[in-house]
Parts: sequence; structure tokens; C-alpha cells
Amino acid sequence: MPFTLATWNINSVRLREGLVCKLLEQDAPDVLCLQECKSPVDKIPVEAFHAAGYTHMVARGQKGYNGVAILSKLPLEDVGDKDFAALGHARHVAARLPNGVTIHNFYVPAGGDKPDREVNVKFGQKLDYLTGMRDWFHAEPPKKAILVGDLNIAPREDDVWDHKKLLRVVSHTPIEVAHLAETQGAGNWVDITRQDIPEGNLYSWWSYRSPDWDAADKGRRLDHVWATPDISNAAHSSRVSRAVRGWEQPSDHAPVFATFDL
DNA sequence: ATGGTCGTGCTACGA
Repeated sequence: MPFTLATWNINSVRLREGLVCKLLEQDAPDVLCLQECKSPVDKIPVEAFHAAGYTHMVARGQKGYNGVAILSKLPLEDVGDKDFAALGHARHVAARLPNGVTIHNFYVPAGGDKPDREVNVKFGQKLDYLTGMRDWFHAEPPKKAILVGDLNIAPREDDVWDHKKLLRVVSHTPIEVAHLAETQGAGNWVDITRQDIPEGNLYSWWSYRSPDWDAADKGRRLDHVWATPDISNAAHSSRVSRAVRGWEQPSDHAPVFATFDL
């Protein structure tokens, strides 16, 4: 049975409850992974999601910051969370589907403004978080697994609107890209979005500060779908739903989709 | 080199 999965940094699940429902009704993915819910788990508006047919949820939350949730039409088994770099943040949760596939939903730290851990603690925490992910995947190699989320790094030159201009901008610096590559390598993760769309500029985030985001198109691909090699060849039909970024009172991220024939 | 815009929750902080 094929199933479709989407990942979306929602930037407040409470403020954008209506947009989540619109996406669920319009695209009807079997599983929707959200990041930056900015809500305790017991304040996530689950009733509306239940009404849309998403009767299962596995989530971690905190007041005002971070937060990750997996909404599903299919039953989910909560298989835990990790707190890499001991930040005490709700940035990861994992769940298992009835077909045995494990889904990891991540919100990697943004990393602050200055790409220098000596002057910016947040940048060091971001690198340490990625190192924690790497070490975990090395110690416990994932199998039949999908990893999605806002990884806050655009690794390829064509994942940003201007590679040279962004080399010293947090999200595209060589040290971040190297850390992400190590994390990906440690789990043998396949970049499903780029397996399906190998060529051309592709973005999933456009800053709120850009006055005309669509025309200016100064985007970055910060949101990712990865899978382990034992299921990567079952993936297809990846896409970024750019139109969602143009909805009323939008998130600054667009959802990324992939389908798996499993 | 700087500022631009959001969301949360209280006037600052994180993205």
C-alpha cells in the first residue's frame, strides 16, 4: 500500500490550526509531520485534526518554543524521543507505522546569527545537536526508517538562491553542510527529495522579511525527507507545495511531500 | 554594514 507523507514547519500549530486542516483536506497525506508547534502537547488543537480523519498523534511540546508532532490517519506507536546536546528542547519524536516503518520528526536548532561558536552559543549548539544525531545513527543504524523535518540547513548550491552570498550565512556555511553530511552518512540516509528532483533550484522556506517573497524568490531548502536504503527505492512523487507559502497568514515554510510504495 | 517580519508572551527573544 502506498502512503504519502508530508513535513511542514508550521510556526505555531495553534495560530495556524485552520491552515493545517486546509492542507489535510486538500492534499490528504497519510502522515503529516509538523515542527515549531510552539505549544504544549495538551494545547495542540487535536479535535480539528481528528475531525479531518487524523485520529492518531505522537508529539512532544513545550510552551512557546520548538515542538514536534506527527499526525496520522494510520495508527502510530510512540517509539520515543531524543534530546541531543542536552538542550531540554522538544525537537525530536519518533513513531512507528503498522507496516513497520519508523518515522523520525526533527526540528534542528536554527543556530542564531553569527556562524561562530566562540561568539554565538546557539551556533555551537546546532553543530553539537547534529553531532549527537550522527553518533546515535552510527551506534544504532536505522532500518526501514524515514527522517523528516526542518533541519535548518540547505546543503546544495541549488538549495539556496545565491550560493556565494550565503556561504557565510547560517544554514549554508561549509561547517554546517559538513555536519549534515556526516549525520546523513552515519545513518546511510538517502535524500529522497533530491532523488526525485535531482536538478534545479528547490526551496522550502522564504523569509518573512522579504517583502515580495514569490517574485524575489530568495529561498532555501531547509526542510528534508530522507529514507534508509532498504526503502528508498519505494519513494517517488516528491514535491514542495510552494502555493502554501502564499496562503493567508502563512508559515514561512512550505510543506514537502513524498510517497512510498510499501 | 544594516534592516527587513513574524509568533509568543510581555516589551524581549527566537527565528
